[in-house]
Amino acid sequence: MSRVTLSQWQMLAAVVDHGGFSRAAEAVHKSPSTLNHAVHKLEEQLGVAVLEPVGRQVRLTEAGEMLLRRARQLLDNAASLEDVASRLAEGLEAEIVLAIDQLFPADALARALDAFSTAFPYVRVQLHETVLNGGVEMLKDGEADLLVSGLGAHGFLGEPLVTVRFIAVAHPDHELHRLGRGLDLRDLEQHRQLVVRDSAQGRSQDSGWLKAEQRWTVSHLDTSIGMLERNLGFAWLPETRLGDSLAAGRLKPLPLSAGRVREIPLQLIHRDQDRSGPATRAMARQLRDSVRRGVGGGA
Amino acid sequence: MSRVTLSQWQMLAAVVDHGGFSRAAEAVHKSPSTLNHAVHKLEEQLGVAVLEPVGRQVRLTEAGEMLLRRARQLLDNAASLEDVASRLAEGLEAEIVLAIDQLFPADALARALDAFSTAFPYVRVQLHETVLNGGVEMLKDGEADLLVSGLGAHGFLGEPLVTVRFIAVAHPDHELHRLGRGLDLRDLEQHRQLVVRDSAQGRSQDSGWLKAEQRWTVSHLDTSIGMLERNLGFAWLPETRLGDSLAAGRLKPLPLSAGRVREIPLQLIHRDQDRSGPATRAMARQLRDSVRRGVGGGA
DNA sequence: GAGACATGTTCGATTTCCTCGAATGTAGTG
DNA sequence: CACTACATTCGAGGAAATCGAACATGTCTC
Repeated sequence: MSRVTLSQWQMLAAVVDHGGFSRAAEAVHKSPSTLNHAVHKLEEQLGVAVLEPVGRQVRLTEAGEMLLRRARQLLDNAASLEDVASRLAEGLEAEIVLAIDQLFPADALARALDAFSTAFPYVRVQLHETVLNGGVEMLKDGEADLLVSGLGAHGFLGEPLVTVRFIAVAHPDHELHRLGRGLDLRDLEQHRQLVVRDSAQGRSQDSGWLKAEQRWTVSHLDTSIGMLERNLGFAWLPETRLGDSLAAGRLKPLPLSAGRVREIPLQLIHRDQDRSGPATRAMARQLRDSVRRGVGGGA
Repeated sequence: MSRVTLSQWQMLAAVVDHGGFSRAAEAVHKSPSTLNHAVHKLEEQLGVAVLEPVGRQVRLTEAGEMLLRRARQLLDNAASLEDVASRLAEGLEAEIVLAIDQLFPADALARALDAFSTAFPYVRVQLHETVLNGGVEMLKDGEADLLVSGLGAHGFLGEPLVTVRFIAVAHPDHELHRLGRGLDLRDLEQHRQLVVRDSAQGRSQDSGWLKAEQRWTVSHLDTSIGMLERNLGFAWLPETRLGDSLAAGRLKPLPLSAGRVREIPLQLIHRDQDRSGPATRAMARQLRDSVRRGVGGGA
């Protein structure tokens, strides 16, 4: 099993690129005989002639041309690999873990992840879509590097990120709409409310601020929307998640006479602001930017 | 500029795969200290720890996991590269040059090329769509490895490949159709015939067997069809190229009272049957197979 | 066409660095 | 507390890369 060295391919490439052994030798800071030796050994190992003499020069053979083309890719990959390693050496994380509350606008999250992945293509992202204490728990247990949540975490410093506006919605045919009048909180208590389950393992706390008599609890906000569109109740939901459903008339805001909109400020919290690596910082920046752009352009 | 060797990555992979230095050492037929040295040098060169001690074993660090994943791809690519070289060493051509007469059914050619490219993904194909002596000329000048042509080449041995059936066609509104009767050759002579130009550089010879008074010569058969569909003349064309046009009614066979169909046997000719490499032979086989399948399935 | 030049090639000496076995250290195990 | 199994360190040996010098071969110039 003969093994050709990367530097052998490299030297072959140098000879071809610089047009000859002597010129290449200068460029690579080696002696011409070294290059000659390396290339000939390569040819011997492969059993294929890659260079052929033409006059007092050498040229690639047909086979050599083909092999070198692929070898260059190999060299690029190797260089890229070491480049990744060097960034890792500078403290770049191999993986970052995000705990993002489901309240956070999905399109802003998508934009942030997209921008991040182009800037840091080799950093894996673990995204946890959390609810309430679920995210806080992950942060406190050291399982998440970055948290976006509506709840503050004691002992952690957060910065305000974006404020999510909540509205109460239901299917257009829902009984609350059929009343045909302004509603107050007591009206809502009479009907089934859909709330999202706290994703924390330990002590958990319910989403939704109203003590509805009937209450269904689901794990994901999208599930909740799906059930609303099937007219299975009403719910308080972030405006940003309702764009399509409202526009298409599948859902309709409830006509509350007061307190129609509730606002929850989301915070961006680092596990350890000072010790966080460049990828975590970049992701935090992307999250900030994406909500800013989202406010400026979309809403 | 530190350069990590392929074998260093290889040794790291071995250590990880076999779960430890000593086990890996046996598998790779090296001493444990060799592996240790190689891995530690790698870590030093990259400035990143890839293995971490856990108990009396070692495990990949997060960074190591990420780097090794990419390194494995690199190793695969390197192995693949040498594999290609070994086939080249066995006589596999880096490139084959085909001279295929335009009469050859396009779908059969496409099938053959497709099958060939999966079997020999690294062999480049140069396809020349020739006419009459053009292909023969390429063969005799040593520019083509394989020829498919209706003309024989003196001094070369050919094998019958497929017989192409020619019919005379014109636009449905063409004057020849308006006559509303069986036609003989003298009728055809009165109208403009489209012929395809011989692609030979040297002595060339016209396609089309009739001495029409008016004659337009084009370079490609498809051009001819396009002009026919614009009712610019009539032409003798291979049946297989007319499928769509006839079915859609854009062209219509001329009602010749005799000699309605002309048949031209195409031959498959090697430049040098004995010295041809495996790729050329395989391509020849694919061409044979594809016309056989074409007859069985299509027509 | 003869010399000068530039280039690839071969050869032997030198040095680098890869490889190995023995010794050492350390964490689990009875 | 010995014992095992493993990683690790060290120094010696050797294989292989590197180099400079001599050689061969082709082009260019006069």
